Amino acid sequence: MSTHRSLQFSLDRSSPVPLYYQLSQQLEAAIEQGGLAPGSLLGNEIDLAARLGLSRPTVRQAIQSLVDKGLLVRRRGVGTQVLHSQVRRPLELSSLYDDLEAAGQQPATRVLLHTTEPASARVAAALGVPEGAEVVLVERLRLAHGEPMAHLRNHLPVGLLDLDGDGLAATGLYRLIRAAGITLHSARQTVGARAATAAESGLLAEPEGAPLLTMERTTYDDTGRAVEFGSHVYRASRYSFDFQLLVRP
Amino acid sequence: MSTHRSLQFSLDRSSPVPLYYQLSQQLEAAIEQGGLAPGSLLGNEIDLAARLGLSRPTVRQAIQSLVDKGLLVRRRGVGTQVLHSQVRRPLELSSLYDDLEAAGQQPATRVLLHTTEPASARVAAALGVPEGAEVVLVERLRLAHGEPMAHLRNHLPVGLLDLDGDGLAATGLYRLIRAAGITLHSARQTVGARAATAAESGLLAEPEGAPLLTMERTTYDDTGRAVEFGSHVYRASRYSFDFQLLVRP
DNA sequence: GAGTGGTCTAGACCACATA
DNA sequence: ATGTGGTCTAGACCACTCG
Repeated sequence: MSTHRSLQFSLDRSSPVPLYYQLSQQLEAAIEQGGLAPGSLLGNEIDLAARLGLSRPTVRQAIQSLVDKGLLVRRRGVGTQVLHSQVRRPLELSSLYDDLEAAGQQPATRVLLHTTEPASARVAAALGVPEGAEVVLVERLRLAHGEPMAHLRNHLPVGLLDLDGDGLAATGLYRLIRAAGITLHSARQTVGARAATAAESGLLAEPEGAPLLTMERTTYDDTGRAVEFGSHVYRASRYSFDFQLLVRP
Repeated sequence: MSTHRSLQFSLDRSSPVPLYYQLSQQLEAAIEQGGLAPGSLLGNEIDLAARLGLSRPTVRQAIQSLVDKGLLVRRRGVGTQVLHSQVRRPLELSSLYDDLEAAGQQPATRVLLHTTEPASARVAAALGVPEGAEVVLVERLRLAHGEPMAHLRNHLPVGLLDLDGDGLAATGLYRLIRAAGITLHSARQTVGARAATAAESGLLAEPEGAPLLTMERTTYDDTGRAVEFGSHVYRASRYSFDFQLLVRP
């Protein structure tokens, strides 16, 4: 017995958008908007394929992408079930700027420093360049609603992209990197905490010794080349990291 | 022109292990052990399939699983390339206990509290139970090399599993949950920082006001049911979160 | 133009869960 | 016993990259 025979999907075979993607988008929309109730079964793949005039592998590909997103669960012998919804915020490699903007926090950036310097041992190791080689250094203060939120310190290999001060002030670093045609692939992150130094307390308007959240991140492009190494400090009173993660099956 | 014609793979069709999985495991091993050099091309899928006596979809499935793991990159018109390796530590829903054990840190647990109490508004919201309903509360102190590392406070729905004190002292909570036949699916996490309270400073052997890392986590099983809500505090001087994340393509 | 991955088809048989 | 997803095949055509 299958469910949801009544759901309508419209597939456009003349569209350049793949059929499995059209279907997964419409399934996702149906889940988000409640057309497919949490806990309900999706109906078996063979019927669904027949009803849509698609082959089973194509339907499976659509379903699989939603399983990977954590929206559906498949059980052999049982069926495909809509997961009882939780907040869906996958862990993404987003920039603080975009996060703040999406939250309506009116982000702004003050560029404190934009120069080159010889790579320290740690920066050199992260970026995969020789120690002492010239690397770009950018230091920024990130504000939200005019209040300081974080102190951002980034090192980049020289020649990777042309950073201009206006771009840095107007948007996030990741957007500039992507705009330069670089495909980001992965990042290594370390999140910790420590007490604010005197200098940081002045920059971030926190008392000296106040707890700060720290993040170090090395970002790689799809050739495995290190693109950026960041050492960031956030006001713990104003910011926390918030994300969802899925268990690898 | 394809590369790596010489690589040997042995597939066992009589094994219950799927062929695509046998292949992906052997490919991964070849990558890890350097048999497939970073940056090198894998050779096209059709030849590989023919050479192995498999169909192309099966070979694609094997390759895709490694792309999802971040080990390979596919480019249309170019080929499949081994990524220049970085540390491979995907973000997993692992327990602190397992992490410490894997790092050779000799973890230990002191169970401070194991009882039930009425759910506060926040706990009730996280677990999806009515406010004031009885929930299990477990408080533990986690040690490494005999030194306190973290204070762990977990709430669970009653009746979900039978926690016994011995199990809690001997291993991590997640292992007990999985051992009870529960399939973990996802978690929502918030990581922040704050200053140690007087009580925490005593428990964790940190000065009062010292920076602490905090994590709140709600874990869900594969039916979408909340299984556990944790409020944990880590000594920032001793611990940081460390993970890798992949960009969603 | 040649070579690559991306998509799609129409079947088949198997393993597992449930009644 | 039935129904489900899991795996696998042997093709096909298309879109993209690069020389």
